[in-house]
Amino acid sequence: MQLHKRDVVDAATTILDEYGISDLTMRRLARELNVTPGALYWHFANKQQLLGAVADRILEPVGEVPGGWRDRIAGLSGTLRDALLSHTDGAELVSASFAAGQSEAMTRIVGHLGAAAADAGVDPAHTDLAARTVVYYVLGFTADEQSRLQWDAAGAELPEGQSALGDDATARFRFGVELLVNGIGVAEHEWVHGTRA
Amino acid sequence: MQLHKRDVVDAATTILDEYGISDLTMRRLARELNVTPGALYWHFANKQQLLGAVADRILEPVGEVPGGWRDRIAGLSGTLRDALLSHTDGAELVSASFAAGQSEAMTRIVGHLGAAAADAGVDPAHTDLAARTVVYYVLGFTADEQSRLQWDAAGAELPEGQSALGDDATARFRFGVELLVNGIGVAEHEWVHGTRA
DNA sequence: ACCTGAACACCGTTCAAGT
DNA sequence: ACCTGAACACCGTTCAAGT
Repeated sequence: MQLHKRDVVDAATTILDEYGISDLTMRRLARELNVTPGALYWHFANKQQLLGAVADRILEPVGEVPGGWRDRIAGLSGTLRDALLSHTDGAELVSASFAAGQSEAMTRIVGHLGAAAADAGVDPAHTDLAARTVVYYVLGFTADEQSRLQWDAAGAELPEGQSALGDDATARFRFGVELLVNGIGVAEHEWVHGTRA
Repeated sequence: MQLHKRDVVDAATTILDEYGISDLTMRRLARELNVTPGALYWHFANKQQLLGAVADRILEPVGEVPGGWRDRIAGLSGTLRDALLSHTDGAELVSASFAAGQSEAMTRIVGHLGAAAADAGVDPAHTDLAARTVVYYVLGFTADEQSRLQWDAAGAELPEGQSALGDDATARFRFGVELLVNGIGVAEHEWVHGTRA
């Protein structure tokens, strides 16, 4: 039977979840699909493009959220982190695809964050930068968190009894989001109180 | 004559600057040093560790800066960006080494930023997070900037006359730093004005 | 249109053996 | 102590040729 883009992305996601990004190779993927490596190049121009499609699959559950600009930024950040944590090496893969400009979903998310920044009163020339700053934070924080998480999971299932102390990663994550939201919010305060030089 | 760690890092930095990170392979590096690939493994445990040493070399010029906490964060961010832009794919290489926890220099820089955040009145439990948030931004922004810069340089030396319009990257970079500094500064305001819930 | 076979030009890492 | 030789187990990508 014929190979479709969907099947390829399905199989790629399965390899990612079960074995991680270092095992997600074109040859391994072809083997899993019972085709020759060359077959993949009929459907995708190169590996980067295929990884971009996997990134978009990972980001599918991240949609627009309702509410004021603060809630929208916090909500998007939270669901983005959740989506990344739902797949092995998710943060690393999406980071790479974002940097390579291969994720349409990421472009969409940056757009939503930019709109929220605009509502916050950020100068139109800088809304995209504010949005990307939030994305850099979420990707960086989550990649860190995930690598520690996966290292712990591999090393030992709770070596000593002290693994629940100090690692409320979610609370720490939210603190960082709050910091960013506050920074974005200063633009608003400045218009209201006229503190701008 | 004997091979020393310094020589290896020197040669690696030269390859990086002249051909980019994708040409910085163990085999290529060995060839340039007139040794067998295996020789490198006497001096470095693996490629990640070697790249960490290159990252530390790149970050050598990034030192502590004087002044109040706002100036220290802005100063460190600026000199960090400058250091990354001084080497081909510098941001990408340092990002990877930072994520892999292989750069001592990066740990030092995060320490300085954390100290500045503490001076800003950030809760001691969150100074490291505030510091890392700044680092995520600088690495993300600069990697983006550098990839565009290098793409433009490769494609054509000014295809049309419009290349100086809208790309004052430094001004944009500073805006993002200001956003972060403002977010960190809100902690201070809250103590002063007692706005905290 | 879609895929195979086979090649091209590489990788990182290990390790017995040499000096 | 430091390095070579040689192997192991892979990579991504291309492309004539087949169906």
